[in-house]
Amino acid sequence: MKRAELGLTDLPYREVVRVAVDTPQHSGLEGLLDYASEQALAPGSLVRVPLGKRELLGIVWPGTAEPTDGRALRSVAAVFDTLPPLGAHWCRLLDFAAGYYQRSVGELASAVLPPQLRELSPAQLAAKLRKLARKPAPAERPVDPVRPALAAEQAEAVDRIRARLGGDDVKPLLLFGVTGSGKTEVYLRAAEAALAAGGQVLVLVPEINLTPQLEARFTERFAALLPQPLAIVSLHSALTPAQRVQNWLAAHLGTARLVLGTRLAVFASLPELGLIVVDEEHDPSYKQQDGARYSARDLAVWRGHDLKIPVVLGSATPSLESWQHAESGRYERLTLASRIGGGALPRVKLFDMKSLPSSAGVTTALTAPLLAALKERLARGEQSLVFLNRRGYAPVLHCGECQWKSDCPHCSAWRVFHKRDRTLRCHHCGFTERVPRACPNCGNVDIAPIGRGTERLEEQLGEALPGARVLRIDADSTRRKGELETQLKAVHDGDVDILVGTQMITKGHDFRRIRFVAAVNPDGALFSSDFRAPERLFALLMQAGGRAGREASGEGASEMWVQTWHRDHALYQALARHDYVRFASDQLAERRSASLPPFSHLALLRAEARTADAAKAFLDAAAALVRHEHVLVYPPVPHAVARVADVERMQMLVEAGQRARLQAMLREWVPQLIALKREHRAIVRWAVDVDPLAI
DNA sequence: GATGTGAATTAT
DNA sequence: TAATTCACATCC
Repeated sequence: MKRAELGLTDLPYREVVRVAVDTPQHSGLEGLLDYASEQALAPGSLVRVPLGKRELLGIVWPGTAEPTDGRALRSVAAVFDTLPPLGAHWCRLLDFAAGYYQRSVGELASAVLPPQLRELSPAQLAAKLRKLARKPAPAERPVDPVRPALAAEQAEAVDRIRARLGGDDVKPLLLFGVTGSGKTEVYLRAAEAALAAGGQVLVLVPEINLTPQLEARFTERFAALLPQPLAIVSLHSALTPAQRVQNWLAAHLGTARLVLGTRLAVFASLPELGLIVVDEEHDPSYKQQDGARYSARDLAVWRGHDLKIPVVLGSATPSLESWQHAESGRYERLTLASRIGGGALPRVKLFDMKSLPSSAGVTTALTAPLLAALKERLARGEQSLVFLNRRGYAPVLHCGECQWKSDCPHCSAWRVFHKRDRTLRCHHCGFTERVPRACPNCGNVDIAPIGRGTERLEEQLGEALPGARVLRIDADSTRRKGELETQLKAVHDGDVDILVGTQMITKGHDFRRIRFVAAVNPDGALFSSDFRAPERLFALLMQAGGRAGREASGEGASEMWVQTWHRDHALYQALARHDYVRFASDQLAERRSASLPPFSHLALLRAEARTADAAKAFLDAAAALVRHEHVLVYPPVPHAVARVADVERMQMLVEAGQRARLQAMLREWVPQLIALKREHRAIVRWAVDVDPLAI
């Protein structure tokens, strides 16, 4: 093939540029490739470059190109010269995140830029930019909103955040406020101050479901202050590709002053960023669980530090990492201890399952006293919420004759019985079959569901309380677009008496009419092998409880009912007193003595293969490479669900006392692992998870 | 990961 | 003899 066809140039080119392109980790390329260019290109410029037979989006990267060792360079194919280059801060963010989470810059960049941007030609992008500039302003000027008066604690918090704007003091702020204490109003006032100072504001939320209501709140408040089109935009993966590019561009160009989004929004290009808010900072959703496994909360803190701008982390139940930082003085703590309007937190009733008569035999989730409590609320016309973190009708079917259970042929897990559509469904690989009429093993017709999920709870509630209007909200009931909104509206309108649901309903939604919340079977997480399980359970129950009685009116206190076999457990005792501080200090003491995070730093090497032996052999070989004295490598263990879709999963934990030591080790290790995989003929897929959440 | 190469294996 | 599979090398 001729050199010209390959894109090789015989012309004397003036410049050599270093370009970040999406080269997968396992390719062995480092993601920064050198290209010839006729003109000098500013770092951060978007370009299209040839790679093999393909042409990819690339970003001109800061730093100098390597000597070419006599090889001819291919030329940059096109330059997006109508787009301002990505800023130095954004490039630093990507450099840091790529290094910290052990991915190439190019791979990370292509994962966090709007997907459609990768497909566009410079001419198409230029057209989009022209369209953006022509967006008409709204016809009438919105009225100035009424701002509620601040409680003393809120005012104090706002003052402290405001004092940081434009300052050099880069301490992150931990806004520790019980549900209903008015954290959102603090965000709004802090945003107002940052906007007035000419900064852009980034607000992160854990879930896509929560963006519409928060966006509505911010739009209502700032529509008058920011009447320009696209001054307030959201950024999350449920947007259409075109919306996502448009909103991303608006942020990048500085048109958008307020950007609201999920974890991927932490990578938004915001040239005038002045404030970051991370709402519900403890939420596990901030950790990306595949590809580049970044923590959006931690990267938000990094951005704040790099730019010397305030970062506000808000939560009623902060992550123990953040809480420890507040204790040690690395973060400044702002406390909102009381609910606005003086509403009381729900009274917590720990119902002892051991107090039930044992003659009943099979235990039921709907105990008689719980039903009585629900009836009482029903009679008073109050709404109740029953929380069970397990969807489906029953987690497993069982044959009493031959002991057959509805296991998944492809996974080491049970298939869940879904009664509505008469199926057995594996929640791990999706394998679905019609539920058999008789035991597939011995033909016995007497096969029975064991345990219960939300679907069964919904059914039993309907039977036990015939007059009650029961609604279930979980991932199954909201599969179709718009269904969640419809169902939430029914709850808000008072068309529902009893709401049944998974953790989906515990997050954020402001159910003003609910006065009674019951957690039917939360014990499972108490004795989990995952050291973070208690932290998650506590946050979940506090959040569920927070759904009750946000409106402080009328007689009869709101109540949270927790059914447990371990009512003396410290977690429940702290929950009963709404005592997060006590819970956190207990947990931190345990973590310290076991040298677990935040008192140590972890990474997880995950390996997947057709056989467990192959995965284990890879991990053993990987462990043998480690020479670092200050890094502890644990033996490989199977994943909690060892086999999914006929793939065996093993993992190996790596621990170090200091972050820097772990990072130094990973920097050497990961390139060795790439080489190791080439030696290993067996098909092993692997990934490093830095700061893993679930182990 | 995407793409291309050559050789080995299988189908017709 | 064509078609398909697969091991493996390269990508700036």
